[in-house]
Amino acid sequence: MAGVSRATVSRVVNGSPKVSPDVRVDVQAAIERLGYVPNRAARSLVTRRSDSIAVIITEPSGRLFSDPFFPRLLRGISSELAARNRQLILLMPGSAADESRTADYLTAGHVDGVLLVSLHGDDPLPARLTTAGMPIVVAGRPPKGAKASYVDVDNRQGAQSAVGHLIAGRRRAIATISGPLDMAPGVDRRHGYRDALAEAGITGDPTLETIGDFTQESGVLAMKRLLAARPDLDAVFAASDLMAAGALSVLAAAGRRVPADVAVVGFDDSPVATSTTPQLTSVRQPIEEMGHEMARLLIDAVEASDPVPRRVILATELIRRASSAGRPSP
Amino acid sequence: MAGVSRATVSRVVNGSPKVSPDVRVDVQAAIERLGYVPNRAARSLVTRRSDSIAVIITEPSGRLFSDPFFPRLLRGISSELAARNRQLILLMPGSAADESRTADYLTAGHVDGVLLVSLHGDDPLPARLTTAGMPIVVAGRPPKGAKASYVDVDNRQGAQSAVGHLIAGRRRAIATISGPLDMAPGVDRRHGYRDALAEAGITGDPTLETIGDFTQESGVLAMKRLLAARPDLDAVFAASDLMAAGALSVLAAAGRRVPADVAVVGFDDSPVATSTTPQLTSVRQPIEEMGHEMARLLIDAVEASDPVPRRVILATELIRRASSAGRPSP
DNA sequence: TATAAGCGTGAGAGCGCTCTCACCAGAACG
DNA sequence: CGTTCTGGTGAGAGCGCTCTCACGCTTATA
Repeated sequence: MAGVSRATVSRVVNGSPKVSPDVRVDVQAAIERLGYVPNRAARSLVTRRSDSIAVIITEPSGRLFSDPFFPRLLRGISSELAARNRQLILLMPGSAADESRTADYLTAGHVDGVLLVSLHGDDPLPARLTTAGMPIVVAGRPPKGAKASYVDVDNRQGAQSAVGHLIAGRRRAIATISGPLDMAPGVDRRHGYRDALAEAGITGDPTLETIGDFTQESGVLAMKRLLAARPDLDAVFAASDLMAAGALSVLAAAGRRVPADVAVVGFDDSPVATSTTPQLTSVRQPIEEMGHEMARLLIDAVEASDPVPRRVILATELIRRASSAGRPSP
Repeated sequence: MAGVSRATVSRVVNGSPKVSPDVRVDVQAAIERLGYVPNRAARSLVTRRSDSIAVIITEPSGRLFSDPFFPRLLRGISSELAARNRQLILLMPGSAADESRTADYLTAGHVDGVLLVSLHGDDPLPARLTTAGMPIVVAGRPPKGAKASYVDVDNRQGAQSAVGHLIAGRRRAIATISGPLDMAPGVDRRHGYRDALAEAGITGDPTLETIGDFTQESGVLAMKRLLAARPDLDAVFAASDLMAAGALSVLAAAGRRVPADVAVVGFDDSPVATSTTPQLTSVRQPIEEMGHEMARLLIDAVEASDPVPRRVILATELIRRASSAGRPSP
């Protein structure tokens, strides 16, 4: 229709600079008129790229089903991939056998790169993929310090600002309910807690530190332990909103007023933060942004074919609500 | 390596019956030894099928970020598709413009079929896809009674069993907090509520019926209205766990004991059901199962190329917890 | 024994695209 | 005026697979 060869059409479609402007216009008009859409299969047959990115979510249950993290992350990834004309292929292996099949699938060249969400420390998948030459990007700092590219939020800085906020509100006996210490966010958030205390010249105290597993139930148990050990505490920094919610219920049952007697701060700024009484001050993570960055990093890696691991750390934001209102000046 | 032609290998790979058993064994051995994996692009180039299924999630925010529904549904879909060797392509259009591009993409033949999640009543997408001859399956009964295939849970029966359970527990002044009446689950669950009352010979009473929007806040408001209008009520059936949780907080503030004075039942059996005090009796939906059925229905439709709309209604299960313990016999 | 039928197999075309290579103007140079 | 260069274009191969068709062998039927 445009009176040119297939080769020239191909050049126009792929944005080659070696096409004269008038021909380009003619071809684009014809494309428009015909409603022509390139056949993805034929293209990837010859280019040996699929223009597809796999997202692997390996989470047996737990957080996947109680936390809006995954939908939001997927949304961020999805919008970036759509903008870059890549397909998002979602894989949720449900068992170890599945996971092995997944690895076979991925290394068979059906995708150009892989995004890994919620890696557990001993997962063999990243190493297997990297060995096979498949570019990968991981959500969150990999526990083993693997040399894969990753995107993470600044858990340490976020925790530090939360605890700094408590200190600014004239709290001194500040307890923390950490996450598991075999997970990067657990460790990092506890570091941030200690940083803030050190910066204010407050000496750390092991009796003010306890550990949960990010769930509400663990928050309940941890808060009971803390109250028993340190009835004088006047603030709690919990490493998740769910644990903070558990702590709130224990404090209420113990007759402590929040925030008058005890201030509470959570982490994640999840929906639960606004449904507690009082509403929770919490550290908000830029989750969509994290998805964007992961997709961007991965596509860059695919195109560069230069496997230099890169990392992106995103800033958090403290959302102030009633649970941590400061004490009046003495 | 097996000493046969490509044609025969193709027959073995695709399970054609016209291959002698010994040749088949030889070829399979060779495939195993070589680690041969068929090239998806080449295959779909000639078969004109992509072996890919798109999942479209159009949910501006709200439920997507506060309800574990989506991850669980995706998991169900994913496992079924993986078992049937189909790729899951996830699309989350974030804007109306996105949605238009999505429709173009889908009708361009990149996928064999489409699963639609969380349709809003006026969404033009299903009609557009159906017109283009694309098989679709919708999650939940489409509001407009569109003639698309869909999978839904038996909201009506679920609500009926919940209210029946309250009646069996010697409750008589049973209120309900419905969902929005422009959504199928809102309507259906209210129907179930009325069915149960009718079956027990209890006359319905408009002052016992109120409406929310599935959120916790709306549950709070609705419960306040109910208490004001009918202080004598002795049970509440809420069409979502979040609304039930809101109702619980209002009842507690009003000094009503649950379940002694007022029994409460929710719907969804979401994580929040076990984090309230007392824990919520709730209607569990087989969400993974729903994903399975959606995928199965769609693949059948793709293979049959016979566009007869089908529907699957899945049974619910009442999970009994403390919030609805029956009264002792008089 | 001749013919027909059936079954397993191989040859070869072709799916829609990209990309290399050759080609042909016209411009620049000696 | 001839030669070299250059930018734009077309011809054609080939990516890896499936599928139709023809073929040859074995077995049933006349």
